[in-house]
Amino acid sequence: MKIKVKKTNFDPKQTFFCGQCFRWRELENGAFSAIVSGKTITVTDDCGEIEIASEHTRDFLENYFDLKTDYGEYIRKFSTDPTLKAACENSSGIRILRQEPFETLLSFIISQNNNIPRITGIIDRLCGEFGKEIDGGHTFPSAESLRGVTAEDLAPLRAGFRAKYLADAVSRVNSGEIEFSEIDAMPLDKARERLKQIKGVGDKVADCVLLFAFHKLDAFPKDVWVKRLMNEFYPNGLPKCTEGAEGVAQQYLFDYVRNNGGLNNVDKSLTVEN
DNA sequence: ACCCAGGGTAACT
DNA sequence: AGTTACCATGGG
Repeated sequence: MKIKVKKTNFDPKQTFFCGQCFRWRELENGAFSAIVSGKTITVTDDCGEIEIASEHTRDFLENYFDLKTDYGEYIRKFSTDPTLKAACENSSGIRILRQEPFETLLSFIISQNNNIPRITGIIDRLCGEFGKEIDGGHTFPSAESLRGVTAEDLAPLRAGFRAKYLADAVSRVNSGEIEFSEIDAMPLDKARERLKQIKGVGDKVADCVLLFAFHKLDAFPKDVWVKRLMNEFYPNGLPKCTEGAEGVAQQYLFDYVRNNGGLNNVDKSLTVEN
């Protein structure tokens, strides 16, 4: 299956390297590639025309890339706030993907108190050790294929203290205590509390899973960068124009502060009252 | 040697 | 309810 899409509010590079996913790579020819849900997807950004090629169905790809959503709506609303407007101008090519819950859960458990290059390395080793080999790489291992793993089994990942958390997550998914279809159907607060039953999952990791896997756009993960930004610009919370799409705003802001060398280069004159 | 990284837990006030 | 040391590992 091949899909061609217009470039409006879809920048593959921004989307893949804004910190929501860890498996996408830029190839030497400038294309992007990842193994998603067991099959390779290749994306080429040819000066405005984006081509998505994969053995996945069209429905799968439209869902994964959220192609039926008009991000211009979010950008228009957010742009009534000066700081968010600046973030949109920098990062509006980001789309929030619909990733596999199990992969997203383990990835963001790994992310805690960690940096993106090392998170990527640990996930690479997880796939290499436990994933299925297919043409061009390894799949992300299924919960079933990890059934019974202990923290010691995961030692080759060099995940540190997070190994026991990963083992706990695998165990609870396989026992049925964590059932993704149930979580998907829950309102945000209940879904978050359910995920937090897993050891090593707190508010931030739970919200990342709810946003990046279940596409609950009202989830608002607050990492160290976003916390700093909130203290600086929004001490009383996000402005109303983000209502219902806090997660999208969060991702634009996160990318904006990180790709501008932190808060020092963000224009403080943009600060406004709510 | 020290600090930090898409945090969470347990043990304190 | 709100703070704080500690948790493994690797890069700056």
